[in-house]
Amino acid sequence: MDKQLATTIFESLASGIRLDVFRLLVKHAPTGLVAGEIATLLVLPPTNLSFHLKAMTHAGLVSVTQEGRYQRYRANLTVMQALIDYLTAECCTGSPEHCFDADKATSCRDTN
Amino acid sequence: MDKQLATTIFESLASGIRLDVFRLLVKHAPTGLVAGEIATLLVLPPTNLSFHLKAMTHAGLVSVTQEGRYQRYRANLTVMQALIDYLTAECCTGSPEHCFDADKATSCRDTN
DNA sequence: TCAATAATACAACAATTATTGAAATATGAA
DNA sequence: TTCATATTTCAATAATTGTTGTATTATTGA
Repeated sequence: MDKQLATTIFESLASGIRLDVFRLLVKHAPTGLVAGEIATLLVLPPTNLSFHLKAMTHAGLVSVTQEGRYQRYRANLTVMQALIDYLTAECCTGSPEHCFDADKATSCRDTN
Repeated sequence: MDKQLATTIFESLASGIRLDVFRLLVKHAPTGLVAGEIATLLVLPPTNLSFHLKAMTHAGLVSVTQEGRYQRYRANLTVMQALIDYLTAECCTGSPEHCFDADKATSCRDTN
């Protein structure tokens, strides 16, 4: 995970709509949802949802597969895990003791 | 950590400059740096840095204390940890097995 | 007190991102 | 083939965010 990718993912999460979409997809993992279902559940105009899904797909936060005329979106949980690892590494650098308690410090060291 | 706060923090991290500032402050934890040092190290006009520091302070990602005519900024590591916990919870919901390997799954369950 | 320094606030402008409706593309069903 | 449905693309516009120079506030040291 480099800085450029991290920034792109943070941009993806820095919108209430996109955060809602992601959480919805996590809730429906690993099945995912097709675009229309997301639009209905979140009460969004299809064009607007499409705009946000495109950004999230570009960031790698979600992946999409075609099912006939539907597009099924899934949360990309490994990317989220990589982001958490990146943040953990950022957070640990210099002063792990200020960020983690004892039992968590082990996994913290693992990421560096 | 509610959605609103998470979004605000993600906004804070969704800029190369602000991410640089945060990483720099983590590197200099727990001492922190005064604004002028940050501006010099990152080669930024003071007004621009001030703009970004204000956003980060508002998000709670950094804290600031006055030292005479200097303003010392420090990374707020507990907020970063809370963000990591939030993401972990988001990521785990519904399908921890797709996100974590066995030994990490323990701390995953802890956050729910 | 006065001059110099540190930092922020303000204002103007540039650049980016978000939203919406209409049109286009593509698939499935009649 | 023709119609209806699902989704995206495009274009116009709205809204937000970022950058810069100047002015202001506050503090230190002479």
